[in-house]
Amino acid sequence: MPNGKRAKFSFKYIADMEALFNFILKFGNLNRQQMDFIASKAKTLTLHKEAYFSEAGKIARQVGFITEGILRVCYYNNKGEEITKYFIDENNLVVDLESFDNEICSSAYVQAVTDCKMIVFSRKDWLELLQTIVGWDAIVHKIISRALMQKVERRSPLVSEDATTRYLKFMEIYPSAVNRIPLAYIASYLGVTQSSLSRIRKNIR
Amino acid sequence: MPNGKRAKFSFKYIADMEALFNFILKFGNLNRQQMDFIASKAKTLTLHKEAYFSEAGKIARQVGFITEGILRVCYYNNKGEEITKYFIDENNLVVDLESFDNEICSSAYVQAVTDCKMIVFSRKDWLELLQTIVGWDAIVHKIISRALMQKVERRSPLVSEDATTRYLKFMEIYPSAVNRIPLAYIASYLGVTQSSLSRIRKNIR
DNA sequence: ATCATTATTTGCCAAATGGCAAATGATAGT
DNA sequence: ACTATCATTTGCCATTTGGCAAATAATGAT
Repeated sequence: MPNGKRAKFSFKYIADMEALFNFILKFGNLNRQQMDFIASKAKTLTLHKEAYFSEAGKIARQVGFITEGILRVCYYNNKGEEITKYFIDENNLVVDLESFDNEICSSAYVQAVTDCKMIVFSRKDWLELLQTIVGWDAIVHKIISRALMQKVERRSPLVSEDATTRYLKFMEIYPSAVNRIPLAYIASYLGVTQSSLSRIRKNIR
Repeated sequence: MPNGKRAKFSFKYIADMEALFNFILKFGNLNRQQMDFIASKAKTLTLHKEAYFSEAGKIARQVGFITEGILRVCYYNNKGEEITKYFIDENNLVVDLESFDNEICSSAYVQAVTDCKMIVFSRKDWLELLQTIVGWDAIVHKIISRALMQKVERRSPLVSEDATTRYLKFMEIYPSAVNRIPLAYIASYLGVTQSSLSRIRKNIR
């Protein structure tokens, strides 16, 4: 890709792309040409607080990378309660895997908790990257495996702890996010009521 | 591989290998030659109840496939309580991923809950399979991704439910295992005390 | 700045779960 | 069949958490 093409990136956009490649290159190597090809498929997306990145009942059609902000994945359990399954913050990939891979309707919402800036790839472009870039699939596999293991390791221990310990663990994992996420979402993530969480917060200080 | 080589398999062993390939072939295709090569690397392993498949503080050196029995993965939390993270039953792959992949000491035990029959591959053989069989890595990746997603989907919902609902969900997922797993292990998996679980069982009938 | 709306905190009491110890039941080895 | 050992159940009471409603605080729109 000719250098000229770079000219149309805004300064901020270049910084975002850099964050994306910093992330990707932790999982494998790419040459300049491959990176440029990936960059050529990238689009930016701004999500306002509470907007959906993907929705239950619909097919996930894009892969995203968060450069700014926090998303959450949530669903409704059979009592009709809205449950936050997990949060995803800056410098992480976001994709509703099951839905995106198999082109089936999702059962979860992916929603912006705060205003978000993202880099996104359409399904078509993403598949093209997979077919074109040798080794890209291996990198993607590693990224996804790591993310899945992280989800297991983060959520699973909550089951066996009392409410206060759950909150303390939450703060360890998302220290910079605690103050940007509404109490109600954290409560549902931790499996406690809002009022309990409010009391826990009071007792901790 | 010549047919003759098959002759040394016991009848039961062939049935086990068939179970293994039934499992594998759900995730991708292999030709006869590839399957024979895989089979040539397979060993059987019998684990008695409470024996360890892999241990915390050690490096996981094999990949297993359970043909009979139930394993559990457990660890000790910072209160010294033994927590069962999950159960793995018949016709599933068992590997302590983090430890096996990166050759680092594990922080979890993988232990037989009942007497188990397994098919196992040494680290060396497993890597050889990955290098030799085209497409094997893709199959393995699918198997592992699915297993990880399953772990998330099974354990995560427990956080937001009360003890009785947790147990009902557990029974849905492991209907055939409920009666083979000691109450204490189930209790620690669900994050409730043994006595509470005992009372829950009484109340359900 | 003011109001309307939403988020969080608090009080009160009920329900669920834990902690501990004893009783009962199940199992394996001799 | 008989212990010894381990697993499960049960009773009693303390603690934690939930449910509901009202009070207070924070936020956003005008």
